[in-house]
Amino acid sequence: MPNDYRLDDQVGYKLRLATQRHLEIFSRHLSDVTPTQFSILARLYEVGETSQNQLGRLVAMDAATTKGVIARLLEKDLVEARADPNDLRRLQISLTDAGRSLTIDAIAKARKITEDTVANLTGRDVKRLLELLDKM
Amino acid sequence: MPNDYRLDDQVGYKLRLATQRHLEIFSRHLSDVTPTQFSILARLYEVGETSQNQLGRLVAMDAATTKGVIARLLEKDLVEARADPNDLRRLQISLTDAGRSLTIDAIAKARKITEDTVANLTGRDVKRLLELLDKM
DNA sequence: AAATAAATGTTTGCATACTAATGAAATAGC
DNA sequence: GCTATTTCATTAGTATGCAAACATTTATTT
Repeated sequence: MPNDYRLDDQVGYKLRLATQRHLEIFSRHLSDVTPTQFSILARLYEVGETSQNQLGRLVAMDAATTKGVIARLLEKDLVEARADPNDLRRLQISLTDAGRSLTIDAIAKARKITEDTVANLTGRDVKRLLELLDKM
Repeated sequence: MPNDYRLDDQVGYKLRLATQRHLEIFSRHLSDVTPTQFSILARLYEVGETSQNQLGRLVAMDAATTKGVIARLLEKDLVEARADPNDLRRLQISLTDAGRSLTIDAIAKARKITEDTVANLTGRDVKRLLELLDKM
């Protein structure tokens, strides 16, 4: 009899709540893109032109998911795609000028987002939290 | 110039990775329902018949989202809905027999899921992680 | 008490993200 | 050179989430 089971004490449940909170803060500061889209942009900014699949791997995203995210970024003209002449399967993705400047701006805001998200934690807490999530 | 910004060190990014991992483990152990659906079932098991909205609130879910989750549980015949005679707006939700037994079974498996999810952490770590997520 | 305003419960429509399955191109092994 | 395997990208289907709209109930005002 599962009487001592408490949903509220489960890691998965708390993760959902934390993510929810983060999402809410994120969209308040940065309504142009979602956290997922931002992670693609930030990585692309970091590494420069890359294939779609490779890019997905760099942010731990499934190829199919990546495709969808890139599609949305293409629509917003934040990235552009061109076929790789050396490998016809590949789609090379790069930032547009608009994408680059949005990304630079977004990174600045992302700092604030992270700050707000962990506003209730001390510096030491944050460090610990990151470590624990990593270790997990 | 945002040169010292590292995506990999951001809370939001790590939260996504942790959630991803948890999701993967969850579906491996329990393929009938999603974590979201499970949280509704578990709560319903805990509190008994409740209105749809109220139930959503009890798991920190938007009313619209709750509606969708309930719809899927209805299709699987795990819950049933009936109109509240005292308040025509309300939809009373309760577990079916199948839903109840699945939930009991799922709660047992959920223990294992939590275990696996935090397999890399010590007991103390887990406690700390939960505290930090809470505090957040 | 009727009329209006405010609050609550539910639903619809749309955007996003994720998975499984498929197809096309490149590489490795024979 | 030919086949098998791997890699890259896409399509189709499902789940979650939010904003806006609608219906019913409760509170307030006249």
